[in-house]
Amino acid sequence: MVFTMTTTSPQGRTELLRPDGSPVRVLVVDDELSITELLSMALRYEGWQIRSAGDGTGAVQTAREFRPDAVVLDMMLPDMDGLTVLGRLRRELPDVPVLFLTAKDAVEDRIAGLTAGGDDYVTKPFSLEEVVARLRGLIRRSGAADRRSDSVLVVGDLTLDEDSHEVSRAGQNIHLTATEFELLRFLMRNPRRVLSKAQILDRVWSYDFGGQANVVELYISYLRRKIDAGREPMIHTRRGAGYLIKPAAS
Amino acid sequence: MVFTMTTTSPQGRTELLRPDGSPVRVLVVDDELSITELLSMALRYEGWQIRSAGDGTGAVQTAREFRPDAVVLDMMLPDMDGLTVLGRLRRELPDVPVLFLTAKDAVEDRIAGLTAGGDDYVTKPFSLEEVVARLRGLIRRSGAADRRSDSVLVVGDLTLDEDSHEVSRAGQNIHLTATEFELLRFLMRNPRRVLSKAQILDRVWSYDFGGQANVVELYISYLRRKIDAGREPMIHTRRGAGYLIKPAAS
DNA sequence: TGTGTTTCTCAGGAAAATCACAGACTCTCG
DNA sequence: CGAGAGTCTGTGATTTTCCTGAGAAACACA
Repeated sequence: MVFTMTTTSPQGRTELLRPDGSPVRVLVVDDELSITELLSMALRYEGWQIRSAGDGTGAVQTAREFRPDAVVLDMMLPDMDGLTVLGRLRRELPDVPVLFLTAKDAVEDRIAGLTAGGDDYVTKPFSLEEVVARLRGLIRRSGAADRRSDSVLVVGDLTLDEDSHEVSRAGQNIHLTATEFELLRFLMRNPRRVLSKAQILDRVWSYDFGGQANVVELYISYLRRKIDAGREPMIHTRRGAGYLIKPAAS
Repeated sequence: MVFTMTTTSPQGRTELLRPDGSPVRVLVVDDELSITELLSMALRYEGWQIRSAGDGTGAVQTAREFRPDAVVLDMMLPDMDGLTVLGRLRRELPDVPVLFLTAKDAVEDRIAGLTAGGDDYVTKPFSLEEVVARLRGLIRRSGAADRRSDSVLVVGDLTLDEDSHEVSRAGQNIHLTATEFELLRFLMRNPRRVLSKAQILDRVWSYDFGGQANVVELYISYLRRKIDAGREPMIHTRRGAGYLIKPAAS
Protein backbone atom coordinates (compact mmCIF):
# COMPACT_ATOMS: atom_id res chain seq x y z
CA MET A 1 0.00 0.00 0.00
CA VAL A 2 1.24 3.48 -0.82
CA PHE A 3 0.73 6.36 1.55
CA THR A 4 0.74 9.95 0.46
CA MET A 5 1.68 13.13 2.25
CA THR A 6 -0.66 16.08 2.29
CA THR A 7 -0.73 19.33 4.13
CA THR A 8 -4.37 19.39 5.04
CA SER A 9 -4.08 18.85 8.77
CA PRO A 10 -5.78 21.23 11.16
CA GLN A 11 -2.58 23.09 11.83
CA GLY A 12 -1.24 22.82 8.33
CA ARG A 13 1.07 20.05 9.44
CA THR A 14 1.98 17.39 6.97
CA GLU A 15 -0.11 14.33 7.46
CA LEU A 16 0.01 10.72 6.36
CA LEU A 17 -2.96 9.52 4.35
CA ARG A 18 -3.84 6.30 2.59
CA PRO A 19 -4.07 6.36 -1.19
CA ASP A 20 -7.85 6.64 -1.14
CA GLY A 21 -7.62 9.65 1.18
CA SER A 22 -8.88 7.80 4.21
CA PRO A 23 -6.96 8.14 7.46
CA VAL A 24 -4.19 5.79 8.48
CA ARG A 25 -5.30 3.06 10.92
CA VAL A 26 -3.26 2.10 13.94
CA LEU A 27 -3.88 -0.62 16.50
CA VAL A 28 -2.54 -0.01 20.00
CA VAL A 29 -1.99 -3.00 22.28
CA ASP A 30 -1.09 -2.55 25.95
CA ASP A 31 -2.54 -3.90 29.17
CA GLU A 32 -2.23 -0.60 31.05
CA LEU A 33 -5.30 1.46 30.33
CA SER A 34 -3.48 4.73 30.99
CA ILE A 35 -0.98 3.89 28.25
CA THR A 36 -3.53 2.95 25.62
CA GLU A 37 -5.51 6.05 26.51
CA LEU A 38 -2.49 8.29 26.25
CA LEU A 39 -1.40 6.79 22.96
CA SER A 40 -4.89 6.78 21.51
CA MET A 41 -5.32 10.43 22.34
CA ALA A 42 -1.99 11.46 20.91
CA LEU A 43 -2.24 9.36 17.76
CA ARG A 44 -5.78 10.43 17.10
CA TYR A 45 -4.48 13.96 17.25
CA GLU A 46 -2.19 13.06 14.36
CA GLY A 47 -5.32 12.47 12.36
CA TRP A 48 -5.11 8.70 12.52
CA GLN A 49 -7.83 6.20 13.28
CA ILE A 50 -7.11 4.24 16.43
CA ARG A 51 -8.31 1.00 17.99
CA SER A 52 -6.89 -0.46 21.13
CA ALA A 53 -6.70 -3.84 22.81
CA GLY A 54 -5.62 -4.89 26.30
CA ASP A 55 -4.27 -8.37 25.59
CA GLY A 56 -3.00 -10.65 22.86
CA THR A 57 -6.28 -12.34 22.15
CA GLY A 58 -8.05 -9.03 21.75
CA ALA A 59 -5.23 -7.74 19.60
CA VAL A 60 -5.50 -10.57 17.10
CA GLN A 61 -9.26 -10.30 17.00
CA THR A 62 -9.24 -6.56 16.51
CA ALA A 63 -6.51 -6.79 13.90
CA ARG A 64 -8.59 -9.25 11.91
CA GLU A 65 -11.48 -6.91 11.39
CA PHE A 66 -9.79 -3.50 11.76
CA ARG A 67 -6.98 -4.21 9.27
CA PRO A 68 -4.59 -1.59 10.69
CA ASP A 69 -1.72 -0.07 8.74
CA ALA A 70 0.53 -0.33 11.78
CA VAL A 71 0.50 -1.85 15.26
CA VAL A 72 1.91 -0.58 18.54
CA LEU A 73 2.56 -3.65 20.64
CA ASP A 74 3.61 -3.91 24.25
CA MET A 75 5.92 -6.89 24.70
CA MET A 76 4.58 -7.53 28.18
CA LEU A 77 1.02 -8.75 27.92
CA PRO A 78 -0.94 -10.69 30.52
CA ASP A 79 -2.21 -13.56 28.41
CA MET A 80 0.58 -14.39 26.04
CA ASP A 81 4.18 -13.71 25.20
CA GLY A 82 4.97 -10.83 22.89
CA LEU A 83 6.50 -13.11 20.29
CA THR A 84 3.42 -15.29 20.20
CA VAL A 85 1.22 -12.26 19.63
CA LEU A 86 3.53 -11.11 16.91
CA GLY A 87 3.31 -14.50 15.20
CA ARG A 88 -0.45 -14.51 15.21
CA LEU A 89 -0.62 -10.91 14.05
CA ARG A 90 1.68 -11.79 11.18
CA ARG A 91 -0.62 -14.59 10.18
CA GLU A 92 -3.45 -12.05 9.88
CA LEU A 93 -1.47 -9.17 8.45
CA PRO A 94 1.77 -10.39 6.90
CA ASP A 95 3.13 -6.99 5.97
CA VAL A 96 1.97 -4.69 8.73
CA PRO A 97 4.84 -2.94 10.52
CA VAL A 98 4.99 -3.25 14.30
CA LEU A 99 6.32 -0.80 16.86
CA PHE A 100 7.28 -2.66 20.04
CA LEU A 101 7.04 -1.17 23.48
CA THR A 102 9.50 -2.68 25.92
CA ALA A 103 10.67 -2.00 29.42
CA LYS A 104 14.01 -0.27 29.54
CA ASP A 105 15.78 -3.13 31.29
CA ALA A 106 14.31 -5.87 29.11
CA VAL A 107 16.72 -8.01 27.12
CA GLU A 108 17.43 -6.11 23.97
CA ASP A 109 18.87 -8.85 21.78
CA ARG A 110 15.50 -10.48 21.29
CA ILE A 111 14.12 -7.16 20.10
CA ALA A 112 17.11 -6.52 17.93
CA GLY A 113 16.36 -9.65 15.92
CA LEU A 114 12.79 -8.58 15.42
CA THR A 115 13.47 -5.08 14.26
CA ALA A 116 15.63 -6.43 11.48
CA GLY A 117 12.44 -7.16 9.60
CA GLY A 118 11.57 -3.51 9.23
CA ASP A 119 9.90 -3.19 12.58
CA ASP A 120 11.04 -0.84 15.32
CA TYR A 121 10.81 -0.38 19.06
CA VAL A 122 10.82 2.22 21.81
CA THR A 123 11.46 1.73 25.49
CA LYS A 124 9.12 2.70 28.27
CA PRO A 125 8.77 5.34 29.47
CA PHE A 126 8.63 6.95 26.05
CA SER A 127 7.86 10.42 24.79
CA LEU A 128 4.95 10.87 22.42
CA GLU A 129 7.12 12.59 19.86
CA GLU A 130 9.27 9.51 19.75
CA VAL A 131 6.38 7.11 19.25
CA VAL A 132 4.78 9.29 16.63
CA ALA A 133 8.03 9.76 14.76
CA ARG A 134 8.80 6.05 14.68
CA LEU A 135 5.31 5.18 13.61
CA ARG A 136 5.43 7.70 10.83
CA GLY A 137 8.71 6.19 9.74
CA LEU A 138 7.36 2.66 9.79
CA ILE A 139 4.24 3.54 7.90
CA ARG A 140 6.09 5.55 5.34
CA ARG A 141 8.61 2.82 4.73
CA SER A 142 6.08 0.02 4.60
CA GLY A 143 4.10 1.80 1.94
CA ALA A 144 6.37 3.85 -0.22
CA ALA A 145 9.94 2.70 -0.26
CA ASP A 146 11.10 5.52 -2.44
CA ARG A 147 9.81 8.46 -0.51
CA ARG A 148 12.90 9.23 1.47
CA SER A 149 12.67 13.00 1.09
CA ASP A 150 9.59 13.18 3.24
CA SER A 151 11.70 12.51 6.28
CA VAL A 152 13.33 15.92 6.04
CA LEU A 153 11.78 18.88 7.77
CA VAL A 154 12.66 22.31 6.46
CA VAL A 155 12.01 25.70 8.02
CA GLY A 156 13.84 28.56 6.38
CA ASP A 157 17.49 27.60 6.04
CA LEU A 158 17.17 25.08 8.83
CA THR A 159 16.79 21.40 7.96
CA LEU A 160 16.27 18.33 10.10
CA ASP A 161 16.44 14.79 8.80
CA GLU A 162 14.30 12.43 10.82
CA ASP A 163 16.03 9.37 9.40
CA SER A 164 19.66 10.30 9.84
CA HIS A 165 19.01 12.66 12.74
CA GLU A 166 21.09 15.25 10.97
CA VAL A 167 20.45 18.93 11.53
CA SER A 168 21.95 21.82 9.67
CA ARG A 169 21.47 25.52 9.32
CA ALA A 170 22.62 27.34 6.21
CA GLY A 171 24.44 24.20 5.14
CA GLN A 172 26.36 24.02 8.38
CA ASN A 173 26.05 20.80 10.37
CA ILE A 174 24.86 21.07 13.96
CA HIS A 175 25.21 18.41 16.62
CA LEU A 176 22.20 18.04 18.92
CA THR A 177 21.63 15.76 21.88
CA ALA A 178 18.64 13.42 21.84
CA THR A 179 16.37 15.75 23.80
CA GLU A 180 17.41 18.80 21.84
CA PHE A 181 16.66 16.92 18.65
CA GLU A 182 13.17 15.94 19.72
CA LEU A 183 12.36 19.42 20.90
CA LEU A 184 13.51 20.92 17.62
CA ARG A 185 11.57 18.33 15.66
CA PHE A 186 8.42 19.20 17.55
CA LEU A 187 8.93 22.89 16.91
CA MET A 188 9.66 22.31 13.23
CA ARG A 189 6.64 20.10 12.78
CA ASN A 190 4.57 23.06 13.97
CA PRO A 191 6.21 26.07 12.39
CA ARG A 192 4.78 29.53 13.06
CA ARG A 193 2.62 28.11 15.81
CA VAL A 194 2.91 29.10 19.44
CA LEU A 195 3.50 26.00 21.54
CA SER A 196 3.01 26.31 25.26
CA LYS A 197 5.50 24.90 27.71
CA ALA A 198 2.86 22.42 28.83
CA GLN A 199 2.33 21.21 25.26
CA ILE A 200 6.04 20.83 24.75
CA LEU A 201 6.47 19.00 28.02
CA ASP A 202 3.62 16.62 27.24
CA ARG A 203 4.93 15.90 23.83
CA VAL A 204 8.69 15.86 24.05
CA TRP A 205 9.34 14.53 27.55
CA SER A 206 8.37 11.05 28.74
CA TYR A 207 4.93 10.64 30.16
CA ASP A 208 6.31 9.95 33.61
CA PHE A 209 8.46 13.05 33.80
CA GLY A 210 7.81 14.64 37.16
CA GLY A 211 10.30 17.46 37.15
CA GLN A 212 10.30 21.20 36.89
CA ALA A 213 8.60 22.77 33.91
CA ASN A 214 11.57 24.97 33.34
CA VAL A 215 13.52 22.21 31.63
CA VAL A 216 11.73 23.48 28.57
CA GLU A 217 13.21 26.92 29.06
CA LEU A 218 16.58 25.33 29.58
CA TYR A 219 16.46 23.30 26.40
CA ILE A 220 15.15 26.21 24.41
CA SER A 221 18.17 28.04 25.66
CA TYR A 222 20.45 25.18 24.53
CA LEU A 223 18.81 25.09 21.11
CA ARG A 224 19.20 28.81 20.67
CA ARG A 225 22.88 28.57 21.37
CA LYS A 226 23.27 25.98 18.65
CA ILE A 227 20.67 27.06 16.10
CA ASP A 228 20.50 30.81 16.43
CA ALA A 229 24.07 31.44 17.58
CA GLY A 230 25.13 34.70 15.99
CA ARG A 231 22.52 34.34 13.28
CA GLU A 232 19.10 35.87 12.73
CA PRO A 233 17.01 34.13 15.41
CA MET A 234 14.40 31.58 14.38
CA ILE A 235 13.21 30.55 17.83
CA HIS A 236 10.99 33.15 19.41
CA THR A 237 9.47 33.58 22.85
CA ARG A 238 5.87 34.69 23.21
CA ARG A 239 5.88 35.79 26.80
CA GLY A 240 3.02 34.24 28.72
CA ALA A 241 2.12 31.99 25.80
CA GLY A 242 5.00 29.81 24.70
CA TYR A 243 7.57 29.44 21.93
CA LEU A 244 7.51 29.22 18.18
CA ILE A 245 9.89 28.67 15.31
CA LYS A 246 9.74 30.40 11.96
CA PRO A 247 12.01 31.29 9.05
CA ALA A 248 14.43 34.07 9.87
CA ALA A 249 13.17 36.30 7.08
CA SER A 250 9.95 37.71 8.56
CA MET B 1 -18.08 16.01 12.66
CA VAL B 2 -17.41 19.11 10.64
CA PHE B 3 -18.15 22.55 11.96
CA THR B 4 -18.65 25.49 9.68
CA MET B 5 -18.06 29.19 10.14
CA THR B 6 -20.76 31.67 9.32
CA THR B 7 -21.20 35.36 9.82
CA THR B 8 -24.86 35.31 10.66
CA SER B 9 -24.66 36.39 14.27
CA PRO B 10 -26.67 39.40 15.33
CA GLN B 11 -23.59 41.56 15.47
CA GLY B 12 -21.95 40.14 12.40
CA ARG B 13 -19.55 38.16 14.53
CA THR B 14 -18.20 34.94 13.13
CA GLU B 15 -19.79 32.03 14.83
CA LEU B 16 -19.20 28.31 15.08
CA LEU B 17 -22.05 26.14 13.90
CA ARG B 18 -22.59 22.45 13.43
CA PRO B 19 -23.04 21.15 9.90
CA ASP B 20 -26.81 21.07 10.16
CA GLY B 21 -26.86 24.69 11.30
CA SER B 22 -27.71 23.86 14.89
CA PRO B 23 -25.67 25.50 17.62
CA VAL B 24 -22.55 23.98 19.13
CA ARG B 25 -23.19 22.20 22.42
CA VAL B 26 -20.90 22.59 25.42
CA LEU B 27 -21.06 20.88 28.80
CA VAL B 28 -19.68 22.83 31.77
CA VAL B 29 -18.64 20.91 34.88
CA ASP B 30 -17.69 22.68 38.11
CA ASP B 31 -18.82 22.39 41.70
CA GLU B 32 -18.85 26.14 42.31
CA LEU B 33 -22.16 27.47 41.15
CA SER B 34 -20.74 30.92 40.57
CA ILE B 35 -18.30 29.49 38.05
CA THR B 36 -20.81 27.43 36.10
CA GLU B 37 -23.13 30.43 36.05
CA LEU B 38 -20.41 32.73 34.82
CA LEU B 39 -19.27 30.32 32.14
CA SER B 40 -22.76 29.39 31.03
CA MET B 41 -23.64 33.01 30.51
CA ALA B 42 -20.49 33.79 28.61
CA LEU B 43 -20.67 30.73 26.42
CA ARG B 44 -24.35 31.17 25.72
CA TYR B 45 -23.46 34.64 24.56
CA GLU B 46 -21.27 32.96 21.94
CA GLY B 47 -24.44 31.42 20.57
CA TRP B 48 -23.71 28.00 22.00
CA GLN B 49 -26.02 25.65 23.80
CA ILE B 50 -24.91 25.03 27.36
CA ARG B 51 -25.62 22.44 30.02
CA SER B 52 -23.86 22.29 33.35
CA ALA B 53 -23.15 19.74 36.05
CA GLY B 54 -21.80 20.09 39.59
CA ASP B 55 -20.01 16.76 39.97
CA GLY B 56 -18.55 13.86 38.07
CA THR B 57 -21.59 11.65 38.24
CA GLY B 58 -23.82 14.37 36.91
CA ALA B 59 -21.27 15.17 34.22
CA VAL B 60 -21.26 11.65 32.85
CA GLN B 61 -25.04 11.43 32.99
CA THR B 62 -25.54 14.74 31.26
CA ALA B 63 -22.92 13.92 28.67
CA ARG B 64 -24.76 10.73 27.82
CA GLU B 65 -27.94 12.41 26.78
CA PHE B 66 -26.73 15.87 25.84
CA ARG B 67 -23.93 14.68 23.50
CA PRO B 68 -21.87 17.88 23.76
CA ASP B 69 -19.29 18.93 21.17
CA ALA B 70 -16.90 20.00 23.92
CA VAL B 71 -16.60 19.82 27.69
CA VAL B 72 -15.25 22.30 30.23
CA LEU B 73 -14.13 20.25 33.21
CA ASP B 74 -12.90 21.38 36.61
CA MET B 75 -10.15 19.08 37.84
CA MET B 76 -11.29 19.51 41.42
CA LEU B 77 -14.66 17.85 41.86
CA PRO B 78 -16.23 16.71 45.10
CA ASP B 79 -17.11 13.15 44.15
CA MET B 80 -14.31 11.97 41.92
CA ASP B 81 -10.89 12.74 40.58
CA GLY B 82 -10.62 14.74 37.39
CA LEU B 83 -8.89 11.97 35.48
CA THR B 84 -11.55 9.46 36.49
CA VAL B 85 -14.24 11.75 35.15
CA LEU B 86 -12.22 12.12 31.98
CA GLY B 87 -12.07 8.36 31.56
CA ARG B 88 -15.81 7.93 31.96
CA LEU B 89 -16.53 10.84 29.67
CA ARG B 90 -14.29 9.30 27.07
CA ARG B 91 -16.25 6.10 27.28
CA GLU B 92 -19.40 8.02 26.40
CA LEU B 93 -17.88 10.42 23.91
CA PRO B 94 -14.55 9.12 22.60
CA ASP B 95 -13.65 12.12 20.52
CA VAL B 96 -15.00 15.07 22.44
CA PRO B 97 -12.33 17.65 23.29
CA VAL B 98 -11.99 18.70 26.91
CA LEU B 99 -10.91 22.01 28.38
CA PHE B 100 -9.66 21.52 31.93
CA LEU B 101 -9.89 24.09 34.66
CA THR B 102 -7.16 23.85 37.27
CA ALA B 103 -6.13 25.91 40.24
CA LYS B 104 -3.04 27.99 39.60
CA ASP B 105 -1.38 26.97 42.83
CA ALA B 106 -2.08 23.29 42.28
CA VAL B 107 1.25 23.68 40.60
CA GLU B 108 0.84 21.92 37.30
CA ASP B 109 -0.21 18.84 39.25
CA ARG B 110 0.55 16.40 36.52
CA ILE B 111 -1.68 17.43 33.70
CA ALA B 112 0.56 14.99 31.90
CA GLY B 113 -0.29 14.15 28.36
CA LEU B 114 -3.49 16.10 28.33
CA THR B 115 -2.44 18.84 25.98
CA ALA B 116 -0.75 16.26 23.78
CA GLY B 117 -4.06 14.66 22.96
CA GLY B 118 -5.50 17.84 21.58
CA ASP B 119 -7.13 18.82 24.84
CA ASP B 120 -6.20 21.99 26.64
CA TYR B 121 -6.41 23.66 30.01
CA VAL B 122 -6.65 27.05 31.66
CA THR B 123 -5.80 27.97 35.21
CA LYS B 124 -8.16 29.61 37.65
CA PRO B 125 -8.74 32.45 37.86
CA PHE B 126 -9.25 32.70 34.11
CA SER B 127 -10.57 35.37 31.81
CA LEU B 128 -13.63 34.58 29.76
CA GLU B 129 -11.92 35.55 26.54
CA GLU B 130 -9.31 32.96 27.27
CA VAL B 131 -11.82 30.19 27.88
CA VAL B 132 -13.82 31.09 24.81
CA ALA B 133 -10.73 31.29 22.64
CA ARG B 134 -9.45 27.92 23.75
CA LEU B 135 -12.84 26.30 23.35
CA ARG B 136 -13.19 27.69 19.87
CA GLY B 137 -9.77 26.31 19.07
CA LEU B 138 -10.59 22.88 20.43
CA ILE B 139 -13.90 22.68 18.64
CA ARG B 140 -12.47 23.89 15.38
CA ARG B 141 -9.65 21.40 15.49
CA SER B 142 -11.80 18.47 16.53
CA GLY B 143 -14.22 19.00 13.71
CA ALA B 144 -12.88 20.67 10.62
CA ALA B 145 -9.76 19.03 9.35
CA ASP B 146 -8.79 21.43 6.63
CA ARG B 147 -9.53 24.92 7.77
CA ARG B 148 -6.59 27.03 8.70
CA SER B 149 -7.62 30.54 7.86
CA ASP B 150 -10.24 30.51 10.54
CA SER B 151 -7.68 31.30 13.14
CA VAL B 152 -7.09 34.71 11.60
CA LEU B 153 -9.21 37.70 12.47
CA VAL B 154 -9.30 40.55 9.98
CA VAL B 155 -10.62 44.09 10.37
CA GLY B 156 -9.64 46.47 7.62
CA ASP B 157 -5.90 46.20 7.11
CA LEU B 158 -5.44 44.83 10.61
CA THR B 159 -4.98 41.09 11.09
CA LEU B 160 -4.59 38.94 14.18
CA ASP B 161 -3.54 35.30 14.02
CA GLU B 162 -4.70 33.26 16.98
CA ASP B 163 -2.28 30.41 16.20
CA SER B 164 0.96 32.30 15.84
CA HIS B 165 -0.19 35.17 18.07
CA GLU B 166 0.93 37.49 15.32
CA VAL B 167 -0.63 40.88 14.70
CA SER B 168 0.02 43.11 11.77
CA ARG B 169 -1.35 46.28 10.29
CA ALA B 170 -0.87 47.04 6.60
CA GLY B 171 1.56 44.16 6.42
CA GLN B 172 3.69 45.52 9.22
CA ASN B 173 4.27 43.25 12.19
CA ILE B 174 3.28 44.52 15.61
CA HIS B 175 4.36 43.07 18.91
CA LEU B 176 1.70 42.92 21.61
CA THR B 177 1.86 41.76 25.20
CA ALA B 178 -0.48 39.00 26.38
CA THR B 179 -3.08 41.39 27.78
CA GLU B 180 -2.91 43.70 24.80
CA PHE B 181 -3.39 40.71 22.56
CA GLU B 182 -6.49 39.54 24.37
CA LEU B 183 -7.99 42.99 24.43
CA LEU B 184 -7.43 43.45 20.71
CA ARG B 185 -8.87 40.01 20.02
CA PHE B 186 -12.00 40.92 21.91
CA LEU B 187 -12.36 44.17 20.01
CA MET B 188 -11.75 42.49 16.68
CA ARG B 189 -14.22 39.75 17.40
CA ASN B 190 -16.80 42.51 17.82
CA PRO B 191 -16.00 45.00 15.10
CA ARG B 192 -18.09 48.18 14.78
CA ARG B 193 -19.66 47.44 18.13
CA VAL B 194 -19.35 49.68 21.14
CA LEU B 195 -17.96 47.73 24.09
CA SER B 196 -18.26 49.29 27.51
CA LYS B 197 -15.35 49.36 29.90
CA ALA B 198 -17.30 47.05 32.19
CA GLN B 199 -17.85 44.55 29.39
CA ILE B 200 -14.20 44.65 28.47
CA LEU B 201 -13.13 44.24 32.07
CA ASP B 202 -15.45 41.27 32.51
CA ARG B 203 -14.27 39.56 29.36
CA VAL B 204 -10.59 40.26 29.10
CA TRP B 205 -9.51 40.37 32.73
CA SER B 206 -9.77 37.43 35.16
CA TYR B 207 -13.01 37.17 37.02
CA ASP B 208 -11.30 37.95 40.30
CA PHE B 209 -9.64 41.13 39.13
CA GLY B 210 -9.99 43.66 41.93
CA GLY B 211 -8.14 46.62 40.54
CA GLN B 212 -9.01 50.01 39.16
CA ALA B 213 -11.38 50.10 36.23
CA ASN B 214 -9.08 52.42 34.36
CA VAL B 215 -6.73 49.61 33.35
CA VAL B 216 -8.97 49.40 30.34
CA GLU B 217 -8.23 53.00 29.42
CA LEU B 218 -4.58 52.30 29.97
CA TYR B 219 -4.52 49.30 27.70
CA ILE B 220 -6.58 51.01 25.04
CA SER B 221 -3.94 53.68 25.16
CA TYR B 222 -1.19 51.09 24.73
CA LEU B 223 -3.02 49.53 21.80
CA ARG B 224 -3.49 52.86 20.10
CA ARG B 225 0.18 53.56 20.33
CA LYS B 226 0.95 50.31 18.58
CA ILE B 227 -1.99 49.92 16.21
CA ASP B 228 -2.97 53.43 15.29
CA ALA B 229 0.44 55.08 15.64
CA GLY B 230 0.64 57.70 12.91
CA ARG B 231 -2.02 55.94 10.89
CA GLU B 232 -5.71 56.49 10.35
CA PRO B 233 -7.17 55.47 13.72
CA MET B 234 -9.20 52.28 13.99
CA ILE B 235 -9.89 52.36 17.71
CA HIS B 236 -12.52 54.92 18.63
CA THR B 237 -13.88 56.26 21.90
CA ARG B 238 -17.59 56.72 22.39
CA ARG B 239 -17.64 59.03 25.34
CA GLY B 240 -19.75 57.68 28.16
CA ALA B 241 -20.38 54.43 26.29
CA GLY B 242 -17.14 52.61 25.53
CA TYR B 243 -14.81 51.78 22.69
CA LEU B 244 -15.09 50.23 19.27
CA ILE B 245 -12.85 49.12 16.47
CA LYS B 246 -13.62 49.44 12.77
CA PRO B 247 -11.79 49.63 9.45
CA ALA B 248 -10.00 52.93 8.93
CA ALA B 249 -11.90 53.79 5.76
CA SER B 250 -15.35 54.76 7.12
C1' DT C 1 35.66 1.23 36.67
C1' DG C 2 36.62 5.60 34.83
C1' DT C 3 35.68 9.33 31.60
C1' DG C 4 33.04 12.17 28.93
C1' DT C 5 28.34 13.38 27.87
C1' DT C 6 23.70 14.35 28.79
C1' DT C 7 19.93 15.49 31.64
C1' DC C 8 18.08 18.09 35.08
C1' DT C 9 17.67 21.09 39.58
C1' DC C 10 18.40 25.22 41.65
C1' DA C 11 18.83 29.92 42.16
C1' DG C 12 20.19 34.65 40.98
C1' DG C 13 19.50 38.19 37.91
C1' DA C 14 17.58 40.50 33.82
C1' DA C 15 13.81 41.82 31.30
C1' DA C 16 9.16 42.52 30.49
C1' DA C 17 4.55 43.14 31.76
C1' DT C 18 1.04 44.78 34.75
C1' DC C 19 -1.05 48.13 37.24
C1' DA C 20 -1.84 52.25 40.60
C1' DC C 21 -1.61 56.89 40.83
C1' DA C 22 -2.02 61.50 39.50
C1' DG C 23 -1.91 65.29 36.62
C1' DA C 24 -3.05 66.80 31.86
C1' DC C 25 -6.18 66.97 28.52
C1' DT C 26 -10.88 67.16 26.12
C1' DC C 27 -15.45 67.11 25.45
C1' DT C 28 -20.14 68.52 26.77
C1' DC C 29 -23.42 71.37 28.46
C1' DG C 30 -25.14 75.11 30.87
C1' DC D 1 -16.77 80.71 28.18
C1' DG D 2 -16.20 77.90 32.26
C1' DA D 3 -16.92 73.87 35.15
C1' DG D 4 -17.12 69.24 35.72
C1' DA D 5 -17.16 64.69 34.14
C1' DG D 6 -14.85 61.63 31.45
C1' DT D 7 -10.70 60.15 29.22
C1' DC D 8 -5.73 59.92 28.25
C1' DT D 9 -1.03 59.01 29.39
C1' DG D 10 3.74 59.63 31.94
C1' DT D 11 6.05 57.77 35.88
C1' DG D 12 7.53 54.31 38.61
C1' DA D 13 6.62 50.35 41.98
C1' DT D 14 5.54 45.65 41.99
C1' DT D 15 5.01 41.28 40.16
C1' DT D 16 5.63 37.88 36.73
C1' DT D 17 8.15 35.52 33.44
C1' DC D 18 12.13 34.14 31.36
C1' DC D 19 17.11 33.23 30.83
C1' DT D 20 21.29 31.06 32.01
C1' DG D 21 25.47 29.70 34.92
C1' DA D 22 26.95 26.23 38.08
C1' DG D 23 26.93 21.94 39.62
C1' DA D 24 24.79 17.31 40.93
C1' DA D 25 23.08 13.07 39.25
C1' DA D 26 22.31 9.75 35.75
C1' DC D 27 23.91 7.58 31.83
C1' DA D 28 26.84 5.68 27.91
C1' DC D 29 30.60 3.49 26.57
C1' DA D 30 35.02 1.87 26.46
